Amino acid sequence: MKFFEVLLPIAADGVFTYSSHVYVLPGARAAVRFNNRDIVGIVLGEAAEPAFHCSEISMILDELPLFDLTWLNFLKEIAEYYLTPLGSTLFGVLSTKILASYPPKRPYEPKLTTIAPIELSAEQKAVLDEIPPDSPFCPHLIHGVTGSGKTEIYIELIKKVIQMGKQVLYLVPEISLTPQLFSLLSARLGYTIPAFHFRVGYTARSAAFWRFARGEASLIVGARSALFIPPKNLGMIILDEEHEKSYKQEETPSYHLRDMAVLYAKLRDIPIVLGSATPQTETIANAYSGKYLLHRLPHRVFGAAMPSFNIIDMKKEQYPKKFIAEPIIQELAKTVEQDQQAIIFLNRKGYAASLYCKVCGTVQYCPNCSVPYTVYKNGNLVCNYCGSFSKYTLCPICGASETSFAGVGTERIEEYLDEIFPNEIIRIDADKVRSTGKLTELLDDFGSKKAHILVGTQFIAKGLHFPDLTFVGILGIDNILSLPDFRAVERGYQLIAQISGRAGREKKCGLIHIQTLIPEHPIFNVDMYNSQSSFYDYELPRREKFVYPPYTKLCRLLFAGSDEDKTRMEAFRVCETLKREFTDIALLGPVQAPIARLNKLYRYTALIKSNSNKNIVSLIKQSRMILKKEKTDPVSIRVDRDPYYFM
DNA sequence: AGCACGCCGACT
DNA sequence: GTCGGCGTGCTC
Repeated sequence: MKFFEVLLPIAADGVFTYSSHVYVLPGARAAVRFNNRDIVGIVLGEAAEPAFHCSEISMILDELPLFDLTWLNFLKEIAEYYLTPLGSTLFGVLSTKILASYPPKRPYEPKLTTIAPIELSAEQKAVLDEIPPDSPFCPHLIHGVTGSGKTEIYIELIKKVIQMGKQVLYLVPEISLTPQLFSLLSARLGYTIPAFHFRVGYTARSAAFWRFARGEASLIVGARSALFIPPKNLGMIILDEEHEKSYKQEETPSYHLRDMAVLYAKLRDIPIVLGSATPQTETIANAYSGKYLLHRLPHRVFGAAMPSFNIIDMKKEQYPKKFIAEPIIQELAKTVEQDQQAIIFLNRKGYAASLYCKVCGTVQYCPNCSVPYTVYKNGNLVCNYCGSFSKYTLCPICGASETSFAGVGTERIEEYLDEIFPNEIIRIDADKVRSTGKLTELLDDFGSKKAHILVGTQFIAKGLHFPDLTFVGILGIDNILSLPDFRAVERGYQLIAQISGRAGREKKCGLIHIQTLIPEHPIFNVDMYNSQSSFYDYELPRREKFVYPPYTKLCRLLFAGSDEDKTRMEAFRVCETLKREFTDIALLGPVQAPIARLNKLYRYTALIKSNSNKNIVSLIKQSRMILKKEKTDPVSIRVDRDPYYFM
């Protein structure tokens, strides 16, 4: 009888010993009986005979290991860096359903499509030549303005790597996984490409997993989770929209896909290509320091000029009575009249941000969270944080029926514009687009000019290409700038640059109107958008001055509990103890979290600033020990390394 | 994670 | 009288 360590995808360390009559190679999957249920795990290696009783592996699923040692090491490094138990890490990285799945029986036969080749511009060719597809580990950053043709460079790289007989992993944010991307890829490569993300059904997802794992497919396109498909022979990783906030996973392990992809490329000793029109400041710092190789594409491929900007001071526009500035309405009228198209961007869904009583001023709050209900046009009041909802009623305090709204949402903008431009408005936001099909339908409607004005949230900021789109109005930028987040300014910059990148992509020059109450803010200086470095020239010194990344590493602690006093006291007790023990680490807080209560739990946060990985790790371990000592208090602590979310 | 055990509230 | 809520404990 032999004994093996088996890693199980559970919220714990997850390493358990099982016996087997035959030898099992590390990396093979094994089905085991665990706590009265069947579960599939990964064999880590042989173990000594344990002192306790241990049961037998029920079934070995792979004759040859599905996961190689590099993959297992990668998983261990993630667990270590993000301070999560190995079992939780596995659980958070691969769905248990996929882990337990079988390869499809049908042979892989990609659908062939007609190839529509394209000639690269001189600028694109130059960048392509700077990225050797067969090099050892080397991180590249393509900093190319919107419309500069980064995707065509990726496609040429993909062709080269496939020709070498190796596989390519093409990672994009969930929001970029549009039919537009897949049709472009098949038009260039001549066959359909498997997609791996949560929107495609389980069968297709599992099929894509196995095609790539067995080396039948040379290219897979996917969101975060695709990085963890064990490859047969990976030659390159491409990660587009490097700056995307959604690359950071909020659930355990809260890893950042870009950082992990770079680490993975290093472990596999292959090149990785990051791309963005608006790289994250930390990434630019890595490029400036030589850690990443920087390639610039300062011009648009169609030769179109960059759009021109106009900043509208809303203090002069009778705001908030008029929530859309007059010049924007005028520009929309012109656009519609000339059969051009326009986008109106607003970062808030629903009808209004909150509902208040006109008599006593009471704002209707979510019962579970310290957040006002978002108001919808159909009369629903919805909490966008916990999902609870209620109906539009009389004031719960004074019974008055006269209510008013604060904060304009996309539904209200749609309603307002629909009166001025009947049948010319299409609205796209997360509420309206529940399925990819619906999104495609709405985008097709807009593309075929069934309407000339598109109103929407983040959904419309990325990757869309409409030849006749010439005007963009940005309404909600102030909401973003006022967030308690050191990246708020960067996000504002990125949003303006990305959305304005939708306008005038072909011959006609685009026009951007931005309405704001703080026109003096540096990001409204239009020079920021005419040069690839000026935003970073502004932002890097600011980060240095206030000691934020890339000049330090952050780690956020979040204390949560159902008893407010206990939660606060625990947060203080843990932090005070840590401050006494770690005098050389900056520990800020604790303070009440910006969302002081979420899902019935009271929240306090603290922030660690340090450049020493070692110090952060030992501090976190210590904080967990301190918390454990008093286990009567139901206060939990969440650790978030390199946080992106501060609410 | 998920399943068992366990100890208190409103109902066939 | 039981059905069932979910708090904590443990799993080779």
